[in-house]
Amino acid sequence: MTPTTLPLAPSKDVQAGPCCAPIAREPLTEDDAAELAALLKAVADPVRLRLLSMIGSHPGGEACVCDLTDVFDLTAPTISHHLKVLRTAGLIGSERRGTWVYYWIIPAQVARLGALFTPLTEPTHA
Amino acid sequence: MTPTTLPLAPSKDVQAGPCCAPIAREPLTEDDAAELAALLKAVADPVRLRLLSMIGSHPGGEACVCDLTDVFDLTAPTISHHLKVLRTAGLIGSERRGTWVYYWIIPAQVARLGALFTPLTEPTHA
DNA sequence: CTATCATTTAGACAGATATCGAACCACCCC
DNA sequence: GGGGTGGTTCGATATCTGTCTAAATGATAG
Repeated sequence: MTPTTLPLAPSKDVQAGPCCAPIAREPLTEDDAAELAALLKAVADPVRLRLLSMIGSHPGGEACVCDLTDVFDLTAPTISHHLKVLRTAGLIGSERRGTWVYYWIIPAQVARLGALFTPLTEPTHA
Repeated sequence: MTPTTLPLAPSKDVQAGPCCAPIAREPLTEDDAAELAALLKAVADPVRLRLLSMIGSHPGGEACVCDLTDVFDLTAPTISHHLKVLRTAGLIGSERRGTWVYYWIIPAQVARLGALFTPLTEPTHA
């Protein structure tokens, strides 16, 4: 067999200590995988990713739909559809206040995504 | 679906402290969003999520294809397809050693996903 | 050379997804 | 109340995606 020395050695020291993100620590069950995949699908779209970041970074932590629509070359129904996907996934909340509808990020759900892929030690830190 | 229920917490003080994951700190550019969405799409599938976790949690940090196929009710070409998607996204590497082909996780790319959604401070906490 | 493991290709098909236009609903203002 | 504006929902369509079968290819061990 003469293993040609393990090919790993990614020159990253990520696997020192506690080792690895949760996704790499133990096999996901079928159910967990299905649920997480649904959550990930909600963010696996350029428009929704931008919507999420625009909402999150908007002054006050929330954004009116009217702030969002103009940025995209998409019709209002399409934006509405994407917002609904994010809301259904539990990533954002919404409320109508008078004429306008406001959206905000639900940090716990976003953090859930992060935790999946983030090593227990320090993340990027640059 | 009318948003009849008010959000439990006032949406305005959701951000206390250093605030937020990168995704919520500033609006993503169109290009960044497209690139990240492509990466996310690679993991936004139950089978690929399980493959990733099975590879990552396998003893030695790598898994032979033969270890993976039996777990799923899928044909070999389909598994091969999913592995290719993960490899193309840069999330896993592969090498043939003798008869078998081995796969391993590329931690840096996985961590990139995590960093997107992970707050600089504490993660979800529950 | 033959058998095995894995990938690739091609074609096919069902289901999901992104998008649009039009209809609809909720609210404010006169 | 009536009218206008902001958003959502509905219905239709075109594309994308996951999966299969079947067959071909490549690489390796015996």
